[in-house]
Amino acid sequence: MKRNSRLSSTLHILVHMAEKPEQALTSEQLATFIHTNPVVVRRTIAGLRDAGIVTSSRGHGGGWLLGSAPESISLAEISAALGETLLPFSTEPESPGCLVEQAVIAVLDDFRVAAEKLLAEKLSRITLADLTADFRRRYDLIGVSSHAL
Amino acid sequence: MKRNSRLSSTLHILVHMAEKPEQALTSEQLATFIHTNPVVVRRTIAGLRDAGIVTSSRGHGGGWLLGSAPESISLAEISAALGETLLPFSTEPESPGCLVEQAVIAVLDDFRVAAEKLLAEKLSRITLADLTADFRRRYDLIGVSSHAL
DNA sequence: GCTTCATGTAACTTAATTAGTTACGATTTA
DNA sequence: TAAATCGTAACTAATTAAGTTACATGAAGC
Repeated sequence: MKRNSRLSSTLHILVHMAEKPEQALTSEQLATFIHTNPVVVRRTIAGLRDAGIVTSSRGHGGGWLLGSAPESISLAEISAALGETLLPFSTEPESPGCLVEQAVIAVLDDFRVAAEKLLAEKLSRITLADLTADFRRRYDLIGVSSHAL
Repeated sequence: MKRNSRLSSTLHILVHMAEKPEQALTSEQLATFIHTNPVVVRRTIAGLRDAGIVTSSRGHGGGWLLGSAPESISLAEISAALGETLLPFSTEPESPGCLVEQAVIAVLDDFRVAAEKLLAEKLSRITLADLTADFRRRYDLIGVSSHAL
């Protein structure tokens, strides 16, 4: 798992889970999908559990399951549960009292708030189900082309 | 200069430059504004020079000047010249051949492209002149309130 | 010309962040 | 009770970005 790929790695995991809705997948299994190790998986998706997006169970036969239907899980929720910042730049004051900085931060903050709202709206319109549908489309295409060969 | 504050630090510098349009400011002076050192300033705004947003001159009386009027310099250009990514997440494949990953990346990439376009449009509508105007508003307010005391 | 002031830039050091790893306790099932 | 699994703390390693030092280059003033 590379840096800055938490969102895509997590989506990768979640689509796999959506494809096996009845089967609890272990951290170990999920880890192999994204080429990392089980502890990193648990740590990464701990926030999703807190948000109810997934559930986990311990012991024999335990593992991870989606907490609700893929249609009802949006990328906005997932991103928020991961604690990802949508915009990467900071607007923390570093020179308290400097009016120039205050002006810069005010303008930048307005932009940031508006942009985050916009992005969250866009992300809320994409669900896990959209991703699984896209996956199946690709899967079927491969099937067809293999058949055609 | 903190991490992830390159955009706000650079804007801070540029507003100071816009307030002294006739006077070349040295890296040393600019560095004090954002509490860092001259080399970091040069490195940070080197991209702005390449983009024509600022000019630099060496030797006695040298330093940095805006390359054009504050009204014609947008935050979109500045951000681009800094090489800042507007969206922080990666969509690089890590499991070539995995259809699930391909689906995730395709959807995420569509989102990223659309979002970057949107953000760039919003940023292109904010100019350095807007920032200096905001600064002057704050400055005048302080003046008035000091006077009133 | 020589000195001074400034940028340009390479090379190195330091600090911060995040992924990866190890270890072990807690919980569940068989 | 044994095996499987998550939860989590603590540590290590890798990566990135800022900070620093050093020096070459170029411009201005004397």
